[in-house]
Amino acid sequence: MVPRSTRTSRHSTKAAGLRRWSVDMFDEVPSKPNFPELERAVMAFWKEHDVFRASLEKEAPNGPWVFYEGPPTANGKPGVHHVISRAFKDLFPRFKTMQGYHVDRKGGWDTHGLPVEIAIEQRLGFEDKREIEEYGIERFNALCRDYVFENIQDWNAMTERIAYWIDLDNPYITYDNRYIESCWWVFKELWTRDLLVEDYKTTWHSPSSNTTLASHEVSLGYREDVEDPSVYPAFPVDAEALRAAGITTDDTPGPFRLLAWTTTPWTLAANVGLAVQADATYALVRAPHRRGAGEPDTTFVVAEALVDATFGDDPIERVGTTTGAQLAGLTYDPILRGASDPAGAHGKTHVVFTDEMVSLEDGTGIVHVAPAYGDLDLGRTHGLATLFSVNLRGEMMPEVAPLDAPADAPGPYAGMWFKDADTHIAADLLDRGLMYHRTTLRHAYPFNWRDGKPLMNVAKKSWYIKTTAVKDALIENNNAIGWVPDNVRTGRFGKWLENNVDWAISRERYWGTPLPIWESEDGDQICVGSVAELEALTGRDLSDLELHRPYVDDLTFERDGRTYRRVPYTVDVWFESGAMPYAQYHYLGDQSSEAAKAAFESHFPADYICEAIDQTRGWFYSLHALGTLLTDPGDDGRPAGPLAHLTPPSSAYKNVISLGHIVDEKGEKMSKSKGNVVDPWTVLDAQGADALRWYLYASSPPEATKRFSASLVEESQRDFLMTLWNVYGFFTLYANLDKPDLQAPLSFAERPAMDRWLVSRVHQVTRDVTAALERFDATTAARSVRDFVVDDLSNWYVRRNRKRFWKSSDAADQTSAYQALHQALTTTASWLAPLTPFTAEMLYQNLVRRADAEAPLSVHLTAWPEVNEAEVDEALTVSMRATIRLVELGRAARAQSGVKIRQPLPAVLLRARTQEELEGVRRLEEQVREELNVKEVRYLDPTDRFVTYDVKPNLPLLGRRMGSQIPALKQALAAIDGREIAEAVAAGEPFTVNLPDGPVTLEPEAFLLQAQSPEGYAAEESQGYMAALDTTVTPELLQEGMARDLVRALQNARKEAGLEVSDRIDVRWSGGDDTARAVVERFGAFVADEVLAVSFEAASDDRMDGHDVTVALREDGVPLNLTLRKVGV
RNA sequence: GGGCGAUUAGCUCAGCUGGUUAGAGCGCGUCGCUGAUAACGACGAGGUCAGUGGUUCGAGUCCACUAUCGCCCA
Repeated sequence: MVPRSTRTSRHSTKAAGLRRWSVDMFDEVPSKPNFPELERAVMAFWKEHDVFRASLEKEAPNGPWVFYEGPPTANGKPGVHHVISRAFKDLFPRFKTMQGYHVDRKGGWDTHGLPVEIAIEQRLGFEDKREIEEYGIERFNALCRDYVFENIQDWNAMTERIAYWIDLDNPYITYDNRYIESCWWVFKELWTRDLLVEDYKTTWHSPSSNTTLASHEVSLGYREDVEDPSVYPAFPVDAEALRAAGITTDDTPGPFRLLAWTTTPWTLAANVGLAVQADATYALVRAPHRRGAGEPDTTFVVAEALVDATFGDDPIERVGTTTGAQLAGLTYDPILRGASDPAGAHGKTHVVFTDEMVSLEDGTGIVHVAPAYGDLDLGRTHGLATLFSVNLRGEMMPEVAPLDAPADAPGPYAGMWFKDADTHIAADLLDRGLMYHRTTLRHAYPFNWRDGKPLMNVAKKSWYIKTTAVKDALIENNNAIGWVPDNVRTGRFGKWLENNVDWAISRERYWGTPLPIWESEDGDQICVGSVAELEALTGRDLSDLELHRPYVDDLTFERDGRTYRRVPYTVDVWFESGAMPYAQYHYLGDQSSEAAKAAFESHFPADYICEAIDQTRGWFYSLHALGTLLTDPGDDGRPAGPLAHLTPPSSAYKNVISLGHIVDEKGEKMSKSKGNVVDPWTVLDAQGADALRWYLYASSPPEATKRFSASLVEESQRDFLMTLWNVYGFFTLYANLDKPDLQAPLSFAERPAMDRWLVSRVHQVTRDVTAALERFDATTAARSVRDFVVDDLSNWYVRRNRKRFWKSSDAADQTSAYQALHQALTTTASWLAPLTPFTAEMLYQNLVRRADAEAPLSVHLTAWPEVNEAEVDEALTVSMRATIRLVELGRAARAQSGVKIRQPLPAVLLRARTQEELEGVRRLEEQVREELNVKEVRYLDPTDRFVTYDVKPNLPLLGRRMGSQIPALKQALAAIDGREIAEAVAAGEPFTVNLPDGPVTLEPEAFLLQAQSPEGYAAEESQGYMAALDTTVTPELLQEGMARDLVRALQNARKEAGLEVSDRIDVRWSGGDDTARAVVERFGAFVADEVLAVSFEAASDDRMDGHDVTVALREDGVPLNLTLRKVGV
């Protein structure tokens, strides 16, 4: 494994020339490390040797592996939620680099957009975007440009501190001219293929500031419990038409009204259609023409389900029914006159049609449709005309008037604020018998978050990218993406793609990429794809042109006698970031420089990206959509995209991790306003970067919402990093004393089973970690490392093998132990390199580099560990697992018996699940003997007479086969003497059970045997395993137990006396009773050996100066006085 | 209002295609062990696996509905 195995292979011929490790082989490891300080030293080391660059320059036999940085905005201070995405972004490029790939990591910054503008507006005290124009776009944009890097220092510091290796010296910046020019190139490519079009779009428009609000601004301004009108306009419909449609008969009394419902009376003049549900029943109801007006005199059409809700206490009479489908196609009379479409578009007016979106939950089941004000798609789907009633300033248009008003005079509402007009319109319609009822309701409605004025849902001209043209490809390319978590592909992202609508990309803003479309007075449009093109059109040298407003706005040109001016829009920032694969290298298709072309082509598509889940419809989408559009092979009606010749149809990325959000300790979202944002530095300065990274990887799957607190980080640090650190410290402490030969060739097969087990585990974990990281599963990788280090390495291997390190009797055995532990630690360092790069480096520098100056400079320049299958022993793993399980049960049995561990016992009786397991345990029984402190290990044969058995059916095996017979089988088995079955099972023979339905013969595997605790033993059993202790304490064993008490007391005394672990001592004893003397006499040599005493003698009269300790070996005995002294003092 | 996800011990999380007694770590209590120990081991308290209904011999796991929370969209 790296670094071991690569070194042995690399240096095998000059092994003799290797520097012998001597004196202090390793730097001393502090037992109470200050991680932040140690990490800063590692940072300095990396910086000094430019290790990041070296990792990019090292050999990459596997070629490029592509990572895209999703650009953050450096305007605010980075928080913990920025750390998590950067930690995950960093992990996989490091891993792939170690695997021999070249992973360029170009940094990037998002610089444009509304949040930036809003921040500057607030600084300037603006409340309306008109103030920006008065202030001057040039000055305003200059402020924006400075603002976006206001906190760049904090970002860079955080990035470096958490060891996010990314090229920040040469990042892409979205406001850069070259970046913008690449965006223009993309636009031109789309335009040429008719994928960039202008059309109406429903927007939330703020009439008070005459601008469209971005969706998040709209959500900012939602208010609950807003009181609005709730009105029931009654549209007259011709009796003859109803009769012709078979809805009424000659006898049905009129007049007839289609009764609709709305909360926006100001849109009624824009009504062009009424929508009904096709399969719903509609009732014809006689009712007063107006709520409370007396006797029924009008026939209304209303959804049957809503009759009661609609008419309240009014006297009504049902005079017929019909269906939505029958109503469809009827025409009716408008109730107000509206303004026609200035663009001259036309379509159907005042028709009834069916649509799925009609709900029967509220209203009348007949929906008033005004395409200009919110129902654009509906209108388009059904071929309706568009009428208008209010202008963009929120003023009623003069055209709006009663039908009988003169056409050439302004209407009665002209110039009225649209919300004020509501009342007047409703009152007039009520008077004219064109409205059945007016009341109010409370609901949620959006307002301008700055001035509190209501918004209007308005259709506006907007530029679209026709993503719907490649909808199938969007879905298909998504299916090829590796999503973490997997369900996003078909879930959140897949659903989003299935409901794909064209991408509206124009914005009425200032600080952004200008939309490169120039328009003549008569509506001719030209899309410009590069600065060179613009130079050709204008005939000017534009090399110094700043590609922002207002400079590009000032550029006009003449063509065919017409003057072209740029349209006033900027571009959706998601478009810009989605264009980063092209723009980061200033790719311009055929017009690219050779360097740009090469850079782009070797970096598309990305192998890996990572951002938080909220990017699903943001960056994940924009990258995907542009990648799909540009690699689109085209079809009959659509030319191929410019990248189609380079690559098969593809998204811009192959794998993506979509992270959950970080919330505070209470599970609440972190936000500046709540003041619960955790500053990452509080954790970085206390626990350190690795502790934080480790917590983020290991605590929960990446997609989970993570509760965050410093104490959770600290807990995971104690659990894992400190445990690793202790093992590391243990190794260096003793290695510096023993100076083991870590290069000595050992025959694997001849090494102790414990060492073979550990080495085998190292390979297995390498396999697991590699597989996990290759499927982008950081959590499983981290947890595999954690389980290995804490359970296998620390709490089993080191625990069981301590003595081999500090009190060796066999040099070869000790060398093997040191090599095994060294290999485990150095390989752990390799696994950790992508996860916790600092700790990995610390271990590597000390354990590898300290001894081998020819080893690569940094762990991050080493190769990822390879699995040596020859050293994998699955059977040994199984045996050890069973052994550990049995030891655990034995410890529980010990505790239950009340006989302390220091007291040796004669025997433990073991039972495992299978004979193979038991054989495996037999080969490792020394571990059991030592750990449980017993003299003998015995094994239970299934036929042992004094054991009784519970027998249960093996359900996973029998369940499907026997089905409903299972309860009967359970019952039958409970009634049979388990021993009979046990004997059959032991003999490998089938056994026949009698069931009510007849006898059933079952193979041995069909039974699960559980040995009951034998009488007279302290036994624990679980899941087929059992450990039973013979608790007979003979006088001899009692003495031995006392000897161990003595050892323990002396070890304690050594510690208290402040001796080093390697110090030898002299020990004198005095006092004690007969029992004590007998123990000393019999076990003196054993005790002396255990405590590194060179002498252990009765005290002479002249007492030795030293450390005194008194031990009572039995409660009522005379205490033994002991004195110890370091030899040679 | 729609979509997606979550809900298992006081806290943080495991629990594979349904299968035998629902686990781990932290925290708490008791006992034990210890010359790697900011440790470790055993035991205990702590769970109606969010709720209801269904499928099944058998449901934490599958299905339906409900509740609460989060994200996205409206």
